[in-house]
Amino acid sequence: MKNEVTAQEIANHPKVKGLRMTRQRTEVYRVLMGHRDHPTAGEVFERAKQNMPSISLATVYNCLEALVQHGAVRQVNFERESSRYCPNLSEHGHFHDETSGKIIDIPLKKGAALSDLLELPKGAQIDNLEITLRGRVLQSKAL
Amino acid sequence: MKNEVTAQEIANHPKVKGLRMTRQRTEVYRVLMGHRDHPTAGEVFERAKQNMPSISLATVYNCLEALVQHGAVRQVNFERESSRYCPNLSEHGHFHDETSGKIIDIPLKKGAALSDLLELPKGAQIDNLEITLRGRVLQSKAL
DNA sequence: AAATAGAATTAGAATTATTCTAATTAATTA
DNA sequence: TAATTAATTAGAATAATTCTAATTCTATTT
Ligand SMILES: [Mn+2]
Ligand SMILES: [Mn+2]
Ligand SMILES: [Zn+2]
Ligand SMILES: [Zn+2]
Repeated sequence: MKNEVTAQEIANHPKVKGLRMTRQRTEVYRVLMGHRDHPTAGEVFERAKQNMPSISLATVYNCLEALVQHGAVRQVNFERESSRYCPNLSEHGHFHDETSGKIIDIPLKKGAALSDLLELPKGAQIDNLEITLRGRVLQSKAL
Repeated sequence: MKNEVTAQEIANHPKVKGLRMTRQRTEVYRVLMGHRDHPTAGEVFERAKQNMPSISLATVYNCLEALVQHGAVRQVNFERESSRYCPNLSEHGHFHDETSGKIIDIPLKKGAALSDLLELPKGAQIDNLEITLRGRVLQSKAL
């Protein structure tokens, strides 16, 4: 047997409870859960086609939107680049490493509050927070 | 005399020192310094045309890019919306108030460090930080 | 199991913010 | 001033995303 997650397992994931999991939505969600590397819609499309050659790009966009609306997936934007998608639902920011090209998750520190860093307006109710960082991870000098 | 900032004053602003300040760049920078409300390129274009009817949208984009590259202006992105431009160079995030539609600057607290909030990767050199918030400022109950 | 109704999928067209191209004009330097 | 380099301009091109309308699927009801 191939060491793969079944469609059933994906479609029954607690995070998609209450969302109608069609074959296409299941496949898109599986792609995202497979590599946690923040793919673009186009990259999700390429990967999904391997398992489901008939899927269309419009459907990938539709599925991603449904998953984001449902709260099962986060949409991540770096400046004006294509949106990327992330299945990590814990509160975190994103670091784009210019050296490797990779985007990595940056967890929020346990117990830290946003108001420790920012002068939030009185009475502000925050519905959405996005923290994005760009830079490079310095090579250590050792071989 | 009209209570207006002159082109000379704008073109000699310390933040644009070293950038060739053409008439168009000066006008674009004046628009941004005029209302600190984070206009889009299209909004900058509309405002600039009042003083300089011959300016083109392509030039507004070019001028904004030159100012951003020079570090005189910040480019601000909310999700996939049009880019907005901000002449406030102090470190700050942005709050989009869904009630008023306005985008307001959120200063970083004096003495607070990013690493208080985030688990930064070892050896990461941060070149750029963007913090964007979306939500609403609750109406106070008093009249 | 058929019939129905509602929702999702699809291919391709449309949209739109932004970038590009190539010609013209302006600014700087010699 | 002449020469050189850079910026501006109108319009075309680009590309991510959304829309449209027809088809197919899914779930529900008979
Ligand atoms: Mn990159
Ligand atoms: Mn708004
Ligand atoms: Zn992530
Ligand atoms: Zn700002």
